[in-house]
Amino acid sequence: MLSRLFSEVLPDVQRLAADWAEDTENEDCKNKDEDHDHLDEDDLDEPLEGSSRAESEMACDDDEDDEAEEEECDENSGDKPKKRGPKKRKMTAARVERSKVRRMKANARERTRMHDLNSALENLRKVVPCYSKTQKLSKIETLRLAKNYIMALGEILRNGKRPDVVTYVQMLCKGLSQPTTNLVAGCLQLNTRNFLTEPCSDGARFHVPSSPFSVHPYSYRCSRISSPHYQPGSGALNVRGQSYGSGYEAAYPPGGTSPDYSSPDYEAPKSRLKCYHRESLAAVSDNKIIQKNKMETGFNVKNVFS
DNA sequence: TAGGCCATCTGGTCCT
DNA sequence: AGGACCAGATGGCCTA
Repeated sequence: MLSRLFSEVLPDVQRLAADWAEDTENEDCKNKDEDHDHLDEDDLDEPLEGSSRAESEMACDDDEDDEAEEEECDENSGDKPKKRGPKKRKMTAARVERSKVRRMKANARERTRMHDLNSALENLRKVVPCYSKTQKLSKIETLRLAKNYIMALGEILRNGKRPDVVTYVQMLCKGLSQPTTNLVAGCLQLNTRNFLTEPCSDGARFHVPSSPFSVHPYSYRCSRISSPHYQPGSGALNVRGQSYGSGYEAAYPPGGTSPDYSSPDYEAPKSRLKCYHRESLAAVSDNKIIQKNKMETGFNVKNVFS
């Protein structure tokens, strides 16, 4: 199973990771080049005058009924040089009205497009670590975290073993803002004890999901979720010093079956940090443990939990 | 109050 | 011609 998965998935992930690493390395250079190219294109393609296609569209549609009124807007400019490009027409009331309708339709389409984009982004939020309905990652942070997450998964597949939590957190948080770093690190640090000590129920040292996106690699099954000591209200604070809202999913849902995070229909449960031992939760409020975590992880735990 | 994030509008460009 | 995509501008909301 493991070897089959590796043989099937590893090449793709490796290629993806390599591409991303390359992109990351060259990001600045590329951006500069693109900007430069864009400027060059603009310089080359820029019409002599600002008669764009949109303007010409605006000016030249609805031929039939306005044919009689057609005349050049600037033909009598006298000593001024003649402008190139399509000749403008007078904006009659009908034309203005049609233009407004067209603009409204374009606005509606643009709204729909952005809603679709946001919907896709929301689906992406659900498959990266630390999904929360109540405190959403920003768009840019979601994209960054998703990229890091894929890179981390690729790294795990490449090495064939589970890295330590510090490395994992560092991989995930690379390039993220401080608040998001706190959030992610906080989520994952809470799971440190499970991570370090509790193997998967099947005995494997490192549980490989059937799909790279079907489970977070550090979200292990937890048999103690049903413990009477489990207190969902206690524990983690977010970066704003508030208790984590319901829905943070840094942990693997109990029950043995993993949710299909990749499904757009998947809706993360609202329970918070389900998979933590009571001791783990209590440890969060224990300054000594926090200091220990700080030493272990290298993260500023004060920032993480305050 | 400044800064971050977001939704929306808008005009430009490209594609079918 | 019309739609998709993009980026800039703008204003609202929220938080530190």
